[in-house]
Amino acid sequence: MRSVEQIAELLRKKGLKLTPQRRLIIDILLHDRTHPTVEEVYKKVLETMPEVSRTTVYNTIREMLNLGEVAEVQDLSDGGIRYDTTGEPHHHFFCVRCRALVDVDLALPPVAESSSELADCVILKQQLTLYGLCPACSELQRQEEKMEQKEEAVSSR
Amino acid sequence: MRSVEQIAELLRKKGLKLTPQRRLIIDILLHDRTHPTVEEVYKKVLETMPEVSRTTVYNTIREMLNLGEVAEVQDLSDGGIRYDTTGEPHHHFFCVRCRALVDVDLALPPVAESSSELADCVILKQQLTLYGLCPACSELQRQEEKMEQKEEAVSSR
DNA sequence: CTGATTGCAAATCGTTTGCACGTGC
DNA sequence: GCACGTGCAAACGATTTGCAATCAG
Repeated sequence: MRSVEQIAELLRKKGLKLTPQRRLIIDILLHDRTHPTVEEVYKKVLETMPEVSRTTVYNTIREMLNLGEVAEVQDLSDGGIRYDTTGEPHHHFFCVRCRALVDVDLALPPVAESSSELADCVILKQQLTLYGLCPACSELQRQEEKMEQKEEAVSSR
Repeated sequence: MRSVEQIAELLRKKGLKLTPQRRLIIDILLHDRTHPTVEEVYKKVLETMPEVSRTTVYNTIREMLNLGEVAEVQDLSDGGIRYDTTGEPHHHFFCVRCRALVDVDLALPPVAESSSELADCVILKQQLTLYGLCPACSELQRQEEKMEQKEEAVSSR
C-alpha cells in the first residue's frame, strides 16, 4: 500500500473517518523513511497544522498499526518507539554513534530451517539489524582516536 | 566473561565496590537466560534479600552495561527494557503470542558486504530476530481457529 | 577515613486514558 | 443525527535523579 487515498479507502471500509488531521499525519508517515518517533511525527505535523494535539498523533499511529500499514521498530533505547512506514520487508542498519536507523536492501536467505531448536516454530518474519558506524561517524571516531593519542603523549611527558 | 569473581575483578579495577547487593544481582544476571526486565531481576533479588531497592538493581544493571557484560535487547513493546546476559553473540526468536524471547544458536554468514549501501560503514555486530509462534503457541492458535470456525457456522445458521 | 553505594522520595518522560466538545459521513 | 474523532488534562509505568545515611576498601 502506498498513497493516502489507498489508506483512506481502508479506513472507510472499517467505518473510520478521514479527518484533515489524519490525512496529514498519514501523509507524513507514508513519506518518511527515517523511522520517526511519535514526537518527530508530531513536530512535522505542527509545521503544517499547529493546532493538532499529540493525542491525535498517537491515535492515528495506533490506527495505522492496526491496519498493518506501519510497524513498530525495535527500540534502540532512545527517546521512544520508532515507526517503520515501509510495507516492504527489509533490514536495518543502526549507527551506534549518531543513532540513525536506515533501511538496508539486502536479501537474507531464510536461515531459520537450519536450526533444530526452531523445528516446531512458525516463523512469520525475520529481521536483521546491523550495528555499527555510518560513514560520517566512523570518520569522526577515527579523528577522536587520533586526538586521544596526542593527549596521552602530552600527559606522559 | 562468566563468574561473579571475574566481574568483581573488573569492578575493582575501576575503583568500584563489591557490595552484597551487587554480588547477588550480578549472580542473578549471569545465570539468567530469559532476557529479564529490571522488574524481573528485582523480584528474583527480593527472594534472597528482601531489603534491596529497585534503585540498586537499576544502578547495578547500568554498571554491567558500562562494563559490557550485559546488553540491552531490542524492546518488543512490553513491560520494559530486557537484558541479555550472555557474552556470546547469538540470535533471537520472539514468540509474538506469549512474548517469550529465546536465544537461537545459528550461524549467520556476514551478509553485510553484499550491500553497496554499506560500503563505507563499519559493521560491529549483526543481530537476527525471528518473529513467529513457539510450538506451544502455534498449537493454541490452531485450536482457536477451529473454535472460530465453529462459531461462524453456528451464527450463520 | 573517604569516596562509593544504598534506598527513599520526588521528578521525568513517553504513552494511555477519561471525557466534553466538535465534525465527517 | 450519530458514531467516531479531537484535544485537553490527568493518570500511568518505567526509569532517572537528588540526597542523607551507610558501608567497603
